[in-house]
Amino acid sequence: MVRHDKQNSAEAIAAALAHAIHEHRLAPGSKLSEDEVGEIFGVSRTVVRAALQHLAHSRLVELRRNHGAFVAQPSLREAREVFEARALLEPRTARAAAARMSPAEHARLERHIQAEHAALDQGAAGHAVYLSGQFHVEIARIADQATVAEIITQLVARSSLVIALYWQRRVALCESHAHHALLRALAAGDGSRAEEVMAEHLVTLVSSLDLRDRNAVPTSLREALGA
Amino acid sequence: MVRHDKQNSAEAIAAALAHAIHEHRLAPGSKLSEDEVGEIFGVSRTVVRAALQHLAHSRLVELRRNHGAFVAQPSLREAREVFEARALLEPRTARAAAARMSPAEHARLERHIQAEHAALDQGAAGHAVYLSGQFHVEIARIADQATVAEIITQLVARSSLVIALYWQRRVALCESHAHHALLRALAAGDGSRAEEVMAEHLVTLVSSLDLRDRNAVPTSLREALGA
DNA sequence: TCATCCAAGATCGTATACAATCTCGTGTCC
DNA sequence: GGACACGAGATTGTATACGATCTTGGATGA
Repeated sequence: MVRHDKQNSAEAIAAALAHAIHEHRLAPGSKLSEDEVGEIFGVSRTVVRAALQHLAHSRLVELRRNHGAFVAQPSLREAREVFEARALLEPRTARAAAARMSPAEHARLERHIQAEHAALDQGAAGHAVYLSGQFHVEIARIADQATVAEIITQLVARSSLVIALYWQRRVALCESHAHHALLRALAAGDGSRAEEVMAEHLVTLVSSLDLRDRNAVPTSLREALGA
Repeated sequence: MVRHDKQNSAEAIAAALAHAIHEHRLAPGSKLSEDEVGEIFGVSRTVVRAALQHLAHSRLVELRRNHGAFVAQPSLREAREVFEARALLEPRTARAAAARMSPAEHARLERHIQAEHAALDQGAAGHAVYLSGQFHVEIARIADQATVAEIITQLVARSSLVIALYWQRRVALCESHAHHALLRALAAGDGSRAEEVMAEHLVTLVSSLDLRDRNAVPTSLREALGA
């Protein structure tokens, strides 16, 4: 974790932590001690606190007063809501993207999909999940809607936590097909089709999660035993 | 500004500042010096910084390195994007709200509209703008979508800044009619109508702003002269 | 007179110190 | 033996101190 820009270190630390969470290297519920994080990055708690507050605002970590920061554990309800919000935003954003996509952007998305495949082949599942999310963010950027793109960025990050918690192992990671279909529709400038494919893709994604109303996943032994 | 809970003071300060911005008591571009704010609220800069960072994350204030915090001044482009994002989210949220609204919530919205009228009659235009925004937030809450409601809360706050910057004085504040129509549709449980009214209402709102591509509103003399 | 440079002041960026709060183990009392 | 209370340790919450960076005003020279 070499990162000694010394410029905007708080932001850099937040980004590094977010990336680790995104790639499932930091599991939901993990404790993020200020001292520990500060030592790792070589800065004082002041900077770490700023980074953690930033992440808390994005709902990637949860701050408990006098208890510290923990990687967030979205509830079932929150999990559903995140995808419902995405279902409101992304299909029509994909439609807008179809009307604007340039050849350069097409190539960029193409490379993105290839990277996803490569990550999967190498067994880097976490990285594949990250890239898969970034694909959605890229589409929002192509739509040239910075504000919506920001919101989607945040929702995608939270989705990554949801996937870490509620993914059903028995369902295969079949997203590459959907992303390919999306790319085709975008390349053809077919906004209606892009909107439709995106909507369907999100439904498929949700249905591959186990969001039934079982008891919540236990945070720790203590919470599991109902303290 | 008496506010000495001493519990979560950073959050309280952020809320107080956000409210002042929302009601147009703090104009876009105003400087928020850490020392000054800290003195007003009786806390150290540490706490003020946390509050300002929170507001920066919500895009209500802009942090310039080594220059301090300023009430944000959304660009024309950002102004348009905020309302485009709202147009994606709010109509379908209103539809969901229509399917769920209880009598108690109906009464609550009714009182809300009355408060808006009262504020306008008393010439408290800032407060009226605030209440008008909260009406939208309430609808998202009724839809029982906490995540979407949060996003809308943020977009509404930013809208308030946009209104402060781009409102055309010559257009009357004719929102009460739209809000009444919305309430009727919601009360009747007519989701389609609620969705339609909300979409139209947002279009009307945008068209009452002056978002033509004139030169950006000057931030300061320096920026106005192209430094 | 004008441009340039430099120093003083102001403001933010970060580190450190201390206070407040919580956790958890230990001891005591019933 | 079990329950309760208390205190040591650990962790976060806040204040303060110092360093870095930017602005501003005046002095200096051509």
